[in-house]
Amino acid sequence: MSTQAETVAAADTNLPRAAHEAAFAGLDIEQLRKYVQVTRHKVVAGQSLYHAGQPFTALYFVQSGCLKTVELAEDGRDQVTGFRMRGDFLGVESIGLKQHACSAVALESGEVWELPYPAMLAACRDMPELQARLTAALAEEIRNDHAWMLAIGTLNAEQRVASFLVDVARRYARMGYSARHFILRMRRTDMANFLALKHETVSRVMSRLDELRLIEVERREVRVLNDAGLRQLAGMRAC
Amino acid sequence: MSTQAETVAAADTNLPRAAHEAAFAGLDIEQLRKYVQVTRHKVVAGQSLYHAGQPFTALYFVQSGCLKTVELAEDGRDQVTGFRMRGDFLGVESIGLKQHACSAVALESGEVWELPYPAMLAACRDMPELQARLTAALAEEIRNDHAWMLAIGTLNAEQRVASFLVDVARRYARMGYSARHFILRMRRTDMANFLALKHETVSRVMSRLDELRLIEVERREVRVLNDAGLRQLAGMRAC
DNA sequence: CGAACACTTGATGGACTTCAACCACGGTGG
DNA sequence: CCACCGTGGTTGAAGTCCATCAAGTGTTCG
Repeated sequence: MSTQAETVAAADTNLPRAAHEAAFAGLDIEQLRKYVQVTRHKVVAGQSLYHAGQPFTALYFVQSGCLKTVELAEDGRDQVTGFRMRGDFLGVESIGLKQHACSAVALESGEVWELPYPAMLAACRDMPELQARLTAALAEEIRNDHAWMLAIGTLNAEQRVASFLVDVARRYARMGYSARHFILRMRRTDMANFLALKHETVSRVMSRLDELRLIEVERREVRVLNDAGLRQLAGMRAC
Repeated sequence: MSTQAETVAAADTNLPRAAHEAAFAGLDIEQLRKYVQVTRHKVVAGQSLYHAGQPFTALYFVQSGCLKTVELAEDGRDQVTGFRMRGDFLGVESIGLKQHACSAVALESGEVWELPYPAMLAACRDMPELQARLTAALAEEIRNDHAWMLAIGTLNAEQRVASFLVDVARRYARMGYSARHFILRMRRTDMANFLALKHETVSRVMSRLDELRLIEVERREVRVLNDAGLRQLAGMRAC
């Protein structure tokens, strides 16, 4: 098995497990179990974890796989608001509501933990770290959204795609996978929707980034050839 | 003095005070004072309440006036992420960080309450409703951001501006002002930046909405002539 | 009163969308 | 086994919406 740092993330390869295996958002999962009935759910590609309008009863914690969250309007317009992977919470945006505000759809098969919300609330009273971790997850989601707004509002198509790829690489690196070589989990259409573009535009831009030798693209497989160049195009200081 | 429902919101007119005056986010302000040293701050137009990078020490609660939150990149790109008015919290997006993630700038003079964060945390332990209210504010901010993403990602310039005006009207109505006649608190540039457009485009669209007799515009003064029409254009079912 | 700022309106160009055709891949079943 | 089809992805040509550049008006404030 290759080293963790160079493992290419894929549903059917050996996964780096590391400290994450037993950890739950940096908290003691055993302690949590005393308060919360944690249910493990398998999800398969295309399946939705919850739909907008369904009763909100639980938060979810992604253990493996990748899901998209989708905001949708009555008239059919829809917007991908984010992609969630291992270590991410799902459903926090519906806290305080009776019903889910958006939908969550699996892009590949994986596993999520269901955390009944009332029990979580009770657990928070006795576990300040849990409360802090949940609040931090909410605040981080807001910061992510604001970063996205900045990108969409100020960057052109090429910069948006570059910036998206840099972000994906960073997230894979955090999970112990390679930041240089990865498989995108979403279709061009989902990327495009998320970036407020059309899938043809994303496709064209990806080809152009390939021509520029910043990356190497083969459908969903991406290899980063010039990390600094990609970051610079993304409008970020090389860091 | 006119009835509350028809009061035009303006800094120098009589304000409807109603239940809001003594209330703090629907909570007992006197109880909060036992835990938290609440400081009242006057802000004047153009002044910034905090800057990105400054130490995060407190949340703020807007008592009067209007502020914009601005996300900014190292290279000078900036994005208005929202407008805050009476009853809104400020600074929640920086929870969990040492430093503020964005800046808050006053668009007109007003008053905000400073709520030292460590004390707020302590107060939350003894006041579950405060905890719930804060978490709800965070979740609501996320839903607002997602709604914005949906708008920016799926609507054209005309629809975005219409949808913005409908939202402004709704917020004024909630505060007890008229939803039919109001004064915008921000410059065209701020609106445009928020809507991911240029100020010339916003200006043109406003004129066009005027031509269509959906609204009547005179610089920052807006009168809604055809509410249903405006909502329909905004891509919402008339509600 | 004049200067700076905010807003409006026009003319032109460009970036992205739209429409369309085509290719690659993966599964299914004859 | 491979023909067949559906889905996802790529690429080209034409069109549109918004940005850009530019000029002019109105308002505010020192």
